Amino acid sequence: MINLKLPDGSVREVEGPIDGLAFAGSIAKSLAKKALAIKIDGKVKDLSTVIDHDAIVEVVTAQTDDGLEILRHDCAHVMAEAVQELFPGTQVTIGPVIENGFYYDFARDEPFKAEDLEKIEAKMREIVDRNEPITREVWSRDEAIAYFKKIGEDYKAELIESIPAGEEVSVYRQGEWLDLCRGPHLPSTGKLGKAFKLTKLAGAYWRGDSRNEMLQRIYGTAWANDNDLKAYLTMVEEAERRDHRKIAREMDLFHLQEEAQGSVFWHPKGWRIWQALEQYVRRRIDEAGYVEVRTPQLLDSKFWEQSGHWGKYRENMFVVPDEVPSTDEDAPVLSGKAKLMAIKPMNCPAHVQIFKQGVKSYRDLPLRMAEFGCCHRNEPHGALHGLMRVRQMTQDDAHIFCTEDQIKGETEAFVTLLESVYDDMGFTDLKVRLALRPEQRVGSDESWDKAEKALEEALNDLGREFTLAPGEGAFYGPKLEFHLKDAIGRSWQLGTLQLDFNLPERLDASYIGEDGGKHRPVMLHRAVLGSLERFIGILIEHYEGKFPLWLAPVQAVVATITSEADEYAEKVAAELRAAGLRVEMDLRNEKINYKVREHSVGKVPAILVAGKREAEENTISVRRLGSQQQQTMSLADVVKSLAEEATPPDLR
RNA sequence: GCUGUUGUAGCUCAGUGGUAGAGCACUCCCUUGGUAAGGGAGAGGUCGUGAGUUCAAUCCUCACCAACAGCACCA
Repeated sequence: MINLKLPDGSVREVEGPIDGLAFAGSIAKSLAKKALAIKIDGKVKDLSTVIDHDAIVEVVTAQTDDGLEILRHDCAHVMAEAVQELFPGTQVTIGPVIENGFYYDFARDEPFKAEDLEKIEAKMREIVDRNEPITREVWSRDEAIAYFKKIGEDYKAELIESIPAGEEVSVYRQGEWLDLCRGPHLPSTGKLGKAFKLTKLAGAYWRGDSRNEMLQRIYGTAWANDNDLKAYLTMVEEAERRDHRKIAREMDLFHLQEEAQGSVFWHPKGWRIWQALEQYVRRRIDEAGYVEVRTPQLLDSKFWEQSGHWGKYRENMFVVPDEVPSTDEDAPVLSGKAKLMAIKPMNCPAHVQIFKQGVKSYRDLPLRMAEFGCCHRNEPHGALHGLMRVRQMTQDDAHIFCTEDQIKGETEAFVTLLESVYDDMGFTDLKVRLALRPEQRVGSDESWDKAEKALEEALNDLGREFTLAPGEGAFYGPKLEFHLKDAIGRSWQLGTLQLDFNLPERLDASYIGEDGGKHRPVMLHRAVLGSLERFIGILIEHYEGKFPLWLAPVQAVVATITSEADEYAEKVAAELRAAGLRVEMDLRNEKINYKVREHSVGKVPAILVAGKREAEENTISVRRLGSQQQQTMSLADVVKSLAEEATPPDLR
């Protein structure tokens, strides 16, 4: 007798060993039909797995996350089979499940074309209709290597070669097709269904290393049923409408152009958002005990050599020779012999220079030095992306010089400040990562131990959830990263806190301690918004351009119905401006329908309509963005309520 | 930087081996209209750049540049 406990807590007795499918059938025939796999003691296994001991058992269907994952994994396999059937000679490599779908990387000399995706999809449907049985086999490692080498699957053979000698590997046979895979898998291709779609085609390096050859990656999405697939595709379409580059054009916020690639031309309306945000952060850090400074753009390259950036990041810096360019038409503009300066890619060495002016005492610590520092980084062309990845960026940067004892307190204060700021923006699904020592780094292992521990402790004390990211720290210290996703699900790092025991040493910063001796301060590099450019990009997508009043570039438009109300509209606008609101007037010779439409499309939060009636009664008709209705209110009330609503969250 | 795709009016996009078209936006005229596009007229393009093939190239070929997607990178 075997006792099997179900997720609902009930226990079923079965007579002897039973496989997953039979077990599902013993509960309900319909369940056997829907069963994709079986979860035994928390581990998902093939449906053919025999259960021979007491266990907690769950039948996995497409309605669960586990089931969807199997479905997507199988979809990748079916796609690989389809590709190899259609394009003989194509090698398979890896095909994992990702959020909402899967991909598979192929090696093939000729590139896949967009039209090929349809052909592959059609072939995939064919394979599903064939309902090929999928069976698991266990091979020895060496047997597997020999087999895949023989059939010309060099990448697969290489993958298996990295498995320790003597181990066994599992191979799944899917009809005629065969792939190395850990599994689990569906019992047959028919179970996959047809709620899948191949979405995009792209290059990807073999084993994620840019020194390796480039493979061709096909992305796809797969769901339990057609409705889910359709819902997902609709969601993606809607998300694309939130793209900050698109909304920025519609709202006239900024533009980018070839002649300054990666650097932003902020238009008046975009700059208003920037200003509202910068001034907000300035108030917040002021309150949190920071001092603001301003440091040079162009610095002698020796600072970057000392800081360690010159060696690792020189190729991403803009370097400028310190010489007078030649005015001789025939001579080269630059001699190539001059001393080099660099446009700063970060503010830290400059801040250390301020710290080093005069003698600092332990009484001066913690010293929180902030700068809305404009930095330039020569980012690779392929990395540039709207506001999210630019070459000229401004960070709400600060360096906290403190003692080791103060690290934890400062970290906690920073995280609290950051969360409060994000909260004011309405961001909720913040992901925190603790990035640990990379291979290439400076500083002793002891100082890294200390630094990593300090950050981890601070997070634990705050009770914050975070994930560890081994190997992803900065070269001078571990860092906390605060990530948010953009409209189409790409994750971006915004805020960060980096612990640094090294730079003060390298740039020789010191303070006099209580004991009268010289000590090294610790530096915390930190930014709440990260780059203002990126943060605004995320804000635009987050709000879909419909900013809360305090951030909206144009807070209200006064639109007239007839020219007889022009004078009154001027008065309304003047009163709103006097109350500190950003107001525009629309006195054009257009119908009110036209004006309402245009300002709605332009995402103006409040349209204030003035006609003859309003002018006579000293009222205004208010139509808020997103509403079909309007409300006539006295001018005084409108001014008061809009001014209140437009107050930044920290001043309320 | 790598792979692929794209590049035609300010924007969104048609189109052709014989020097280009629509809608919106823009300008002017008519219209003063009560909450998501009133009507009419006009102006606007070296078809990304350079070279090649051709009697003739926006279209074909090559190179370059840029944008987009993904990968790699992100102090």
